[in-house]
Amino acid sequence: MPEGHSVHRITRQFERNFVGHVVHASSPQGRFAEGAADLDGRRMTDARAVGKQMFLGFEGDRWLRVHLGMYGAWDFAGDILMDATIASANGRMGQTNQRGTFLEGPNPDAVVFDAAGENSITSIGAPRRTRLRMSESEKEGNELETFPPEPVGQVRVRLRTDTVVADLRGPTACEVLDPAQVEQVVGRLGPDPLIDDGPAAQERFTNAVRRKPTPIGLLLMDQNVVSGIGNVYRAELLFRARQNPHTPGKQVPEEHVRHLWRDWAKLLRIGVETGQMMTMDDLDPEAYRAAMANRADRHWVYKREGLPCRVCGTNIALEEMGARKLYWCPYCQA
DNA sequence: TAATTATGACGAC
DNA sequence: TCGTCCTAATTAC
Repeated sequence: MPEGHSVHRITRQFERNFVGHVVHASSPQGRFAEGAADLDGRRMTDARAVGKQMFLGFEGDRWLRVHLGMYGAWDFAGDILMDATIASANGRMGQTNQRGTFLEGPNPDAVVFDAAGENSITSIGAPRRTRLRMSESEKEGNELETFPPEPVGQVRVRLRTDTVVADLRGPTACEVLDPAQVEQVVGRLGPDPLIDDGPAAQERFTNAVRRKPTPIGLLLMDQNVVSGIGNVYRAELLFRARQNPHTPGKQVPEEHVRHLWRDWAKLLRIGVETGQMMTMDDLDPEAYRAAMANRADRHWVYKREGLPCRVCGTNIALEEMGARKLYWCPYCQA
């Protein structure tokens, strides 16, 4: 599934291509016919992400809430503006956000960055007539012959402007909310480092973790504790911290907990900037280049069960935790 | 052609 | 803890 970084990137695509435009909404698959009819013809006014949840705002106090779940995806097609700017994932970097006023936040500060990596968006400037799938990874599809393209497969929602379509498939959540309901959903979520910046958020995370008897490996995946972390980042963050996944939250040294928060903030920013889950950023340049060249070699422990740990050589372990696969090094993370 | 897999989350026991 | 929901790509047979 798209972990937090991809949802922030998708949000950015909507800011770039849809916000400010009148949107035609439909449900080719039919399972969102009512919601689509409600949104149809309204102007999109906002696009935001909190953790793995995305909120698209429309005139008339309508918000489309989307959660991609394990395998949901947005497919963009048409004359797509490939933005190489970061809208700071909703423009709240450097600001402390008070939950409950989520929908009244300040405006984005665009930051320019250089995209890198084979699957990331690198073009700047003129729109490109193409297809772009945005899910846990991003890839450009074959060329577009006609616009709008025929919907393919199970398209729950199609949003279309004069020049761009976005097709949503496989979401675990897709519903129209009013502002109060959006605040309600957001209010239940743990802090997202790209929105809840500053010491208060770190405090909130630290307190939540150090109050609970639950294993830290589960807490990191708990969206009420911290937003946006999924199975890949969980495994990688714990390894980077040399932290045993089974340690109860309340027994994890406070410094480790704070480190986990700062490291998540760092990895998330890198993920949003590059479009990839880069978790080995502290390798030396040569090793880094080698790792990036081979997709299977990108992580410290994720999907490396049975292989020797990159640090100590011990075989990476695989076990079930929270109904998900947990990868870790029993020696480094003892 | 079928089985398997996936970077979630929720509700019923 | 288990079943369920959502879909497509990949792998096995």
